[in-house]
Amino acid sequence: MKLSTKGRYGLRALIDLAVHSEREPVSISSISARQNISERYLEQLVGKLKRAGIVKSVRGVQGGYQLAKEAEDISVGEVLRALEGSLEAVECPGLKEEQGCEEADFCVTKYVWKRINDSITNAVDEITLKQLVTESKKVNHKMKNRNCGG
Amino acid sequence: MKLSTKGRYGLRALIDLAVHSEREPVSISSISARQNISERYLEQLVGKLKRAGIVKSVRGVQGGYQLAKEAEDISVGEVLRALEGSLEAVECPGLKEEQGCEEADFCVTKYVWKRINDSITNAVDEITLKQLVTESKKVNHKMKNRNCGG
DNA sequence: GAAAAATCCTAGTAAAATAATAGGAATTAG
DNA sequence: CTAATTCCTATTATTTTACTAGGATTTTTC
Repeated sequence: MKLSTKGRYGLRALIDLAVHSEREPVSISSISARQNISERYLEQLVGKLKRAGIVKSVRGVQGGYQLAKEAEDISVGEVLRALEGSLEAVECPGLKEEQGCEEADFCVTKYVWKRINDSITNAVDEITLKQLVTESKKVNHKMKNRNCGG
Repeated sequence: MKLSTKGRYGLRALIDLAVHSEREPVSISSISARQNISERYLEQLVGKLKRAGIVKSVRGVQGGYQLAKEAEDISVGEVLRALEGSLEAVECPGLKEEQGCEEADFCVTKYVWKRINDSITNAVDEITLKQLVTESKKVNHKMKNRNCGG
């Protein structure tokens, strides 16, 4: 029941990227240096963000990445799902009305799984990248950007 | 970010146990037969519930398990934590006031991790075993106890 | 008191998932 | 042309999960 390094590093990296790419694209190597995450691993994580339409890339010398849309239009949920795949703590076919497992009507635990899943979804979907960037800038008046929890 | 079979099977097993142990203790082998979970694996899961003070055991022939307290006094959170260990999606030292990692004051992602953790905790702690047992009995008027999602 | 039904305890192991590492092709500014 | 960069895919080491297994202990029943 843990968020993997994909989600933890990836969100950190994206905040760093958002903060530093306002004027020009920011490279994997510079995020790697600031955040102390392997370049090669970061490449994969940012690749997922790109495929999800959260960041866009510029290839070649002085290339790098920038947000593909406004930070206020990017939810943390969207980011974590891009990085981790589904955030559902339990994937129970009975939770999806259309199909449903044969036993769904008689399944009691599904109410628990649904509440857990919904609570996670609500929590992450109501935070925007913009909020984190704003918070990050506040904090960076005091110190270079650092993060814990991954 | 998935709940493991420990939590999924274990909660199913505990509901089954609660429903069937009102008069006399219920054995691992009977839960195993009804829920179609390996006896040997169930043994381990129920052992965790016992060590957590959720169920109590009676050894020897005609022995088995019963709830150690009222079903309404057992929260799903307590059960899942006994089975899975901490339910925190991210274990960040910065979230625990006392110690905190050196960088906690400058850590932006911790707000996200805290909200995810709190939302999971709230969701599971407000459901009681009693509610699930009641629901289960309703459903079992129609059919033998069955469960999905694990 | 022997047999059977049960819990209890610990160790081992196969499979899956995670967390990287690695190699190299393609693109583009200077 | 060269260097800096993204892009794509494979491989591998480590960790975690999900069991399986063996056998000791307790207690009822005959």
